[in-house]
Amino acid sequence: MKKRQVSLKDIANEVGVSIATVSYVLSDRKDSRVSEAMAKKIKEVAKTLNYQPNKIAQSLKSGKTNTIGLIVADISNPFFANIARIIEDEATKLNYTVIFGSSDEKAEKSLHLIDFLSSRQVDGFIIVPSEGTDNQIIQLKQQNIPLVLIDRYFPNISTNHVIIDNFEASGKIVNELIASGYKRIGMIAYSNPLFHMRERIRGYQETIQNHFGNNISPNLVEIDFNDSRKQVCTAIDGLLAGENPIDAIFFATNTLAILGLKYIDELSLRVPDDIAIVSFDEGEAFDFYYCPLTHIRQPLDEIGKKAVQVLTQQITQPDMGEKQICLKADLIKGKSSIRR
Amino acid sequence: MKKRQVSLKDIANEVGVSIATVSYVLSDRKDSRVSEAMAKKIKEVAKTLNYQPNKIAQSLKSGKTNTIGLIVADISNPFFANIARIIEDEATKLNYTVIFGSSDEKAEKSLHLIDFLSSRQVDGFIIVPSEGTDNQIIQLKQQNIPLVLIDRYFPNISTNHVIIDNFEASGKIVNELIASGYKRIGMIAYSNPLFHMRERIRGYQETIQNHFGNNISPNLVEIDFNDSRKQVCTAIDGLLAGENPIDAIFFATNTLAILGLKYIDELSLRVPDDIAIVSFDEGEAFDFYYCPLTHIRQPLDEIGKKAVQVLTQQITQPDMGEKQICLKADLIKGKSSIRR
DNA sequence: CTGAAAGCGCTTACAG
DNA sequence: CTGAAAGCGCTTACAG
Repeated sequence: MKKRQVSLKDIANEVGVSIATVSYVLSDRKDSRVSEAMAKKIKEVAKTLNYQPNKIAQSLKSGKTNTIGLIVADISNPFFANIARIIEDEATKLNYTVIFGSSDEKAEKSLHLIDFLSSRQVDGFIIVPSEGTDNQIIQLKQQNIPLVLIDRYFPNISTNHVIIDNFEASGKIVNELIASGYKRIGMIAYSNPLFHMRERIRGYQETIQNHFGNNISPNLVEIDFNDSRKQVCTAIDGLLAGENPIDAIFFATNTLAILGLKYIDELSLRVPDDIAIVSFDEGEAFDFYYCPLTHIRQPLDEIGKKAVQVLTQQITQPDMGEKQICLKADLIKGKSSIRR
Repeated sequence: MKKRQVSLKDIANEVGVSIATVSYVLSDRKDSRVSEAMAKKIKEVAKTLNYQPNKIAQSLKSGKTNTIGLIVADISNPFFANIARIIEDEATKLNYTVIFGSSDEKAEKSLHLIDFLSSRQVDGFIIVPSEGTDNQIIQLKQQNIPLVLIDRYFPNISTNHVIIDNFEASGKIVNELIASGYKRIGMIAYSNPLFHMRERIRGYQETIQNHFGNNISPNLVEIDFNDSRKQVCTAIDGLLAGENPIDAIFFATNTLAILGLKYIDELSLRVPDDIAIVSFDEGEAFDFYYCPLTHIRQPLDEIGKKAVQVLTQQITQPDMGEKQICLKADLIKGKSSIRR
């Protein structure tokens, strides 16, 4: 049977003083005018009894839990796992705990997580919103619960957010392929209406258009997140078929790239000799891939830290205006986009 | 400014009834004998006001938070990340929240996490104990806080634990090498006194001894966790030098294997032609390694689920005896241990 | 069938 | 310099 933790009352009884006095001493308020001698004695007893304040009680009183709710889209994706880690570390530094969950890109799961975390009285949320969660975000805004979106946002809902310029990054990496001499560049993306994905696609399409005008049209295949393993293969087959097979593929995410590269291996195609490959984000899986991948590296560290900073500011100064931060991503050049 | 959440009081005022009555209705106690009509009205109002019970207040009253504290040794290791995910999912199923942290194999950080989680009144702990945390575990036991150790345990402290038979697994994989015809088998492990590591080493040593007696002695190199990148290279150099270089290496963990394989690539050695490789655990990084690795696969799923089940049982039935579960791990045969 | 009251552990404005 | 008292939002044994 669990022993009751020692409380202020226990210390008060031991010292022979009131609970209030103990509280004043241990909460170290400057304006408490408790005598030195008494304070010293109370602190001593607290130490020997190994007193730990009950945060639950403190939270109930103060209405603050110093807890952040984090909802990511897919924790099995190292991109989100890394961001989660960074957010956790930064939050810890600022004396916040993070409770997190993965929505697995499902609106229903997201709603459940928000209710769950709300009932636990988190002070605010950091959310990677998934498709169809617009109204959940609106709801949180209406309740005036501090909130920061990351990775994605809804252009028609004004919120705090920290994102990267996906349009620019996408253009940058397609330009790299073009500069290497590739012309028939295909893109494989998710058929997902979220802003970050649309921006990546738009960056691809406009860059192709700008360079080749009507001579070469973009070659985009959008696939379903829930059936990606199969559809990536079909997509690649499609891009390689016909009289003008593509000579380069741009994968819109690291998960797509991993699936795609496995299939390309199966087809016994060599990168970049048979086909050039570029991708968004990294993955531990690429560590041992024979051909270092040209990819977009998002400033994870900055995204995570800024998100926590913006959120905690909103928590402590609720009347501060909204912060919208858009960062630039880096192009990392590997061998996978070198001209064969 | 954050709006106050609606409370029982708000509903009570709205309906014109006491807080107690509302509480009875909404907590759905069978023994509440509130009239049907009243109950219905209260539930309706609760719904329209979108009432969510304040878990903080409930916890303070009940002394239960339905929260589990999870401390892993190193969250950047996919082995622990995966286990954390499984524990989280299982806990959610059983209506518990998980708050977790990574001790980074440091006793000091572990202590800080335990204090932190204790003050948040977690109902119990699942811990991957790191070196030097013996006394922290003893302390938790003395406070009668429910506790389950995983992956490792202290043989001289009796606790709930869920582990695998590292001695057996280690023997199994060394036997596989021997069966393939390898004789000079080196092992690279951490110089870490924890039981799981000692068992892996003992499994290796005894298996070598059983097969070769005094003809061939074990060739073990222990390296420091905090300087592993460098020391793995030195270790491999050492094993390959001399008149009787080894022809196979057994890495005691996946992190060691990754570091080792990178170095072996740098040396332009081919697996298994130039050297055979076997390892404990997997890693996403191996997905693209040209030679599928022979390795020990631990039953992560079972470890995680059992840990949660044992812990929640201890929480709800504190006078139940200790549970000690030892699982068997599987040998997954790849091409990395095939006779050249 | 319904409500007043105590209490979980803490904080803090107020009184002495 | 110190303490009695109210209150955070909830639950529940007890009284009516």
